[in-house]
Amino acid sequence: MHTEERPFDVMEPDCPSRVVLQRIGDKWTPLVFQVLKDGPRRFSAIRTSIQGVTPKVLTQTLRTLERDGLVARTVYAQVPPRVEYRLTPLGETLLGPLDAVRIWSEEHAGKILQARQDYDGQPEGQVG
Amino acid sequence: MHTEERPFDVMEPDCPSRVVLQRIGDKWTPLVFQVLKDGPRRFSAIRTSIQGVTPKVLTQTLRTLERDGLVARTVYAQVPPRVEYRLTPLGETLLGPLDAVRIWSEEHAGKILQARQDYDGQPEGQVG
DNA sequence: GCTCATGGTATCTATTGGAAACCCAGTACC
DNA sequence: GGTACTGGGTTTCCAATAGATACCATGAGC
Repeated sequence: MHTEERPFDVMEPDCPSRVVLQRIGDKWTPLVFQVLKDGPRRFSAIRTSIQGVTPKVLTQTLRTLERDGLVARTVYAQVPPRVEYRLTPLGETLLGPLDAVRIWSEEHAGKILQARQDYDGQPEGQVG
Repeated sequence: MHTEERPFDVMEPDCPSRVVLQRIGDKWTPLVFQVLKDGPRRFSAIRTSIQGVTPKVLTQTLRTLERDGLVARTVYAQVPPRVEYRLTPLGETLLGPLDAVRIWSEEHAGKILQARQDYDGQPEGQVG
């Protein structure tokens, strides 16, 4: 992709890109992407992989991602029901950026935990 | 940095890296980083740059970033008060990943808006 | 006609986010 | 010497969101 025109700017409060940024930066989205990265998964499989997410919230997350064209939902008419979720081509383009943030988190979690411990009882930086 | 051992895994529900991931993926953090990227800024300057954030929430966001060692807060003892926020070295290492997500948002906001419009009245993908 | 599995909803409560008003210290002005 | 202004917040109150828990519909198999 050559240098594309980007008319959107997250610093503009009414810019749609800000809405998009806050949506993809929500609590469960990066984890859903992490699960779907390796191929289609069923609802219960996603739920099991991401421990701690309740079905209500997972449904909400997946519905939003579907509406935004990042995830596709396929219902197979069989019993018991079978519903598969997979990344769309658009969703796959988001894997790189989300992975960068995930890897950063895993690499620096230790330093942040350390900073939190150091923070207690620390005097404020004061100058002047 | 060579290939460092990464003992943290965001898919583990109790792993600190998940907490970190969800913290840096919160609503205002990427925008704060975007403002501080170019150097130290005062509270009111940050608030003006990021339109739409209330002082209470901006304070909460900055305090958390400070506690996590990503942002440094300096109080100058003068009147009217003067408080500067700047990225720490650790915070600067997060600029790259956050920029990747921001740029993705700005590049693909149009496609997501389109998907939202197409979503209305769309029949479900159903296979049998 | 009881049970199981799947993919969810419904209901209620706890936590978080946001809007609006207020506060404090010192300094400049009148 | 009273008043207003300034910066960096805090307080209070209310709305929106997240989470826990229970429940539901369908049809197959027993």
